[in-house]
Amino acid sequence: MSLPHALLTSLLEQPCSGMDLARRFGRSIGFFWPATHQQIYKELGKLEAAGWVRSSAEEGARGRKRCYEVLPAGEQELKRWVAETDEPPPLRDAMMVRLRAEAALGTGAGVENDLLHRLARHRTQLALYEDIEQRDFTGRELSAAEQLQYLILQSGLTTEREHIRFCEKALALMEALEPAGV
Amino acid sequence: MSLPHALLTSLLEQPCSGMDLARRFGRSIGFFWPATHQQIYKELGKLEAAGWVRSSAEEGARGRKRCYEVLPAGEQELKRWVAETDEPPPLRDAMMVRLRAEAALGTGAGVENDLLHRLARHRTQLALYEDIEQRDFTGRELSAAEQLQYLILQSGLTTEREHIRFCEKALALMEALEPAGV
DNA sequence: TGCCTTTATGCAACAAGTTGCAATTAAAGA
DNA sequence: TCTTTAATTGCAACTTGTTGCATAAAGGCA
Repeated sequence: MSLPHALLTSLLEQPCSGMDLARRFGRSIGFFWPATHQQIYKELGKLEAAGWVRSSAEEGARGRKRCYEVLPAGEQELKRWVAETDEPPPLRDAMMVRLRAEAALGTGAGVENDLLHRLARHRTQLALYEDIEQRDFTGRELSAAEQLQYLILQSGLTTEREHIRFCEKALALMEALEPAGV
Repeated sequence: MSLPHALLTSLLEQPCSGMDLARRFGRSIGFFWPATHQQIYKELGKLEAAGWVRSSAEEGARGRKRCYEVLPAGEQELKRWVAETDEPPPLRDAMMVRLRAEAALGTGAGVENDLLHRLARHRTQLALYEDIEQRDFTGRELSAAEQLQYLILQSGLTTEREHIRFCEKALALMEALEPAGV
């Protein structure tokens, strides 16, 4: 479970409130560790109880806005955790189950729907990553931290391109197996 | 949630008991939809209650072994589900969080441990997939169903190779950023 | 001032999956 | 025969994450 450490990382980059974190997750760490605001608030409470972050009420803001920042103990904990290892996350992909079900049922069951839908989603996501690449990592010298961040983005780019190629290949195969009109 | 449909698919390929299903999951559908025997038993109960499968006690077997087979209503349900669409499964990868944490902490935090560990795991998994490819899909004509199954396996092969390349690239970058001895 | 909207925080119920352990039955061995 | 072992099924507690809704505080506007 990496949410606490994802939050520590994000707060280390920039102290902010829970709502700000939720928004930033949506366009950076959230690409490979999604989290809703509910999870984030709950976890921030635990981080504060553990003495890894502290929060201070923010004057002149709506609601009960609090700003969180990482304490030295939190940075220590993050360092400790970075040096650990994990098993690779298990895949769980319904589309693969569908393809196998289509094979078991005989063709014509309609897995093309999902293939086309995925294709569109992966193209959208790829375009988003390409925008980020263009905006943040192109045409200048990158610091060490930026080179690492770019590496992570490149993983996303490669993954999306692979998914697109897979969907196209699968659709071509379906076409070949079900000649016109089936 | 695709477990019920993964079970229907597997039982359609070959009726069997819960324990047999759990074993077969470990080397086929389980590659992209893992499930423990607990989940499988619970779900088989629901499938039977829904009238999608039926079970019969198996004589001359240890324990209370039951054999499950798909009913016509179950096959209908599977067909219905195959034609649906899903969102692509969200990524959740602790190693990416570690890389970003390493960037935020400054280098030397030790993400190489996880990179090397992953590299070993992905090489093992790739070797397993290559064995299956060699054994089941090489050197003969493939039926339509087998071509689909091979397509799924190829997705696994590509994914593992991409992960290996990523780990190697990341390790090379870490090396470049932390010259000898750091 | 009083009311509505916006921003921020949070509770509670639910869903899916994991882990550890218990119960049932048959085969194998002393 | 009696005990042990293996195979199979299953319960219960826990963890992680989701969804829908509730609460709190400030700003905008009649």
